[in-house]
Amino acid sequence: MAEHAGGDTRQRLIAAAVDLIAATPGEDFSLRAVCDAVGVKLPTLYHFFGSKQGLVDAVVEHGFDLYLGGKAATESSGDPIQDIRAGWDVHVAFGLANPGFYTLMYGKVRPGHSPAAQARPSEILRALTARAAAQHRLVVPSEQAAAHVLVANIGVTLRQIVLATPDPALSAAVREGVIAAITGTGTLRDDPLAAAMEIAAAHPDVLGRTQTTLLIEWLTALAERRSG
Amino acid sequence: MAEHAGGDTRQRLIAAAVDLIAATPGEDFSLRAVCDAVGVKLPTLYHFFGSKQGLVDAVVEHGFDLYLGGKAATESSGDPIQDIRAGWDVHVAFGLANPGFYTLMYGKVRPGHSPAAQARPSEILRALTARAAAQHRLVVPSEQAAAHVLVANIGVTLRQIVLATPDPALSAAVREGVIAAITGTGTLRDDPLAAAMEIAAAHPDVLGRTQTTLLIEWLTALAERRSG
DNA sequence: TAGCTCCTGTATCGATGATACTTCGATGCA
DNA sequence: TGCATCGAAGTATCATCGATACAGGAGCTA
Repeated sequence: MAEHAGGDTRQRLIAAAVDLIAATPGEDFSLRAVCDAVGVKLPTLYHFFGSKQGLVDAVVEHGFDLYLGGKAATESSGDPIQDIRAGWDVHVAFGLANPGFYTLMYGKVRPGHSPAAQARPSEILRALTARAAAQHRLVVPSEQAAAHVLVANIGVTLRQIVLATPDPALSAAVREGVIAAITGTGTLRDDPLAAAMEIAAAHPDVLGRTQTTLLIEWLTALAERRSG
Repeated sequence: MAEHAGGDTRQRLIAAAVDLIAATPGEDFSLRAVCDAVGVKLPTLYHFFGSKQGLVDAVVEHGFDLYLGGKAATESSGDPIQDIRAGWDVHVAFGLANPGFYTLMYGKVRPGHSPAAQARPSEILRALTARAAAQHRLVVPSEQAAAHVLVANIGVTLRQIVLATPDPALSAAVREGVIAAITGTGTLRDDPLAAAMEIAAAHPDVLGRTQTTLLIEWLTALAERRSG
């Protein structure tokens, strides 16, 4: 006995917690199970982490290291918008590959509290939108663009975890939708009928609800006749 | 004593749980606290609900009743896209007003399991996208459009709850971005320079990374000279 | 060697979700 | 009317969990 390996015990506790969390993603884990895995008793764990939340924080920190350590997450293509695309995909891939970490990082919904470590990727994203704004490529404030990207990215990732169904097409669709929204560009459908329908539908007060509905019916009929 | 009011106790247990959950949104609640609030012992609760999850399920069901019961959630404007807009706003407003319910309904991220009651609003949304598709107003499959709207709507709501910061502008921006993405319409920025930049940036392999970067720099300079 | 600090173990607390067993009243049926 | 059945509720108890008070020992320093 008496290894007295210094900081080793602490690292082994984190590693054991990581394993348990990865084994049952989203579920709660027992401190005693962590201790048993390391061969140590509860007070030792409390000596290092003070509380369960302390251990969780350490695990989350480790998770973000893992996330941002994946070289793809930090290297830049030189173009901020392309970097946002790449960052989006890395984000989703990390969440699907590490649902245990991800739910700890972004899945614990409790009003007013978010892990401090979240600030790191958030900061990277803000830097990207700031660069894009400096190139006059955004149609919304840089901060709002960053928030827009983040909420959609987290939303699509959490949803895929909950449904246990990776959906690359959906992720890509949402990603491009977001980028189109913040850059004001995108691939519009070249269809005057469709465009007219949405303009009319978005302003039902101009013609009144009844006439607007009728207008859309007529436009639909036109579209069907043409394509049918 | 001996009220023996039949199903009354069950309802009072649900009501007490609802109060406790609303009092500490996102936090866990104690079955004993629920029982104390009603003046009943644990086995009685277990008689009605079988387990804690049983009670939670009943509460979630009640939450969805409340959500869909809000008249605004079900009445139709006659236009499916407008209904999606309205449904989005009702969704966000409900989440912010009832973070306790909302975190139970959509905030419990655990791979592979989502409350059955979630199917109800999901079904409504699918019906709307199906109607929009029937009017040839979608550029993506109806199912994907529904999923797109849902993940973004949940994402923006959860994020606002976590940050404890309502952000109507962000919600509206994401909402319109989603609608533009699924309908293929939207308000493009009338700026050829910006459009050219995004086209170039999205295809860095055509010119190569170096030349693409340079091109964007030049376009940026042009944009600045013009607007400055 | 005395003393100090850092780890670690023993034992225990209070709270929690869950259950076995019993009690009591209402109801249905002969 | 008398009896059996069933639903509703209480008593008592478990196992587990997060957390803590306290003691002991290893190692270093003076």
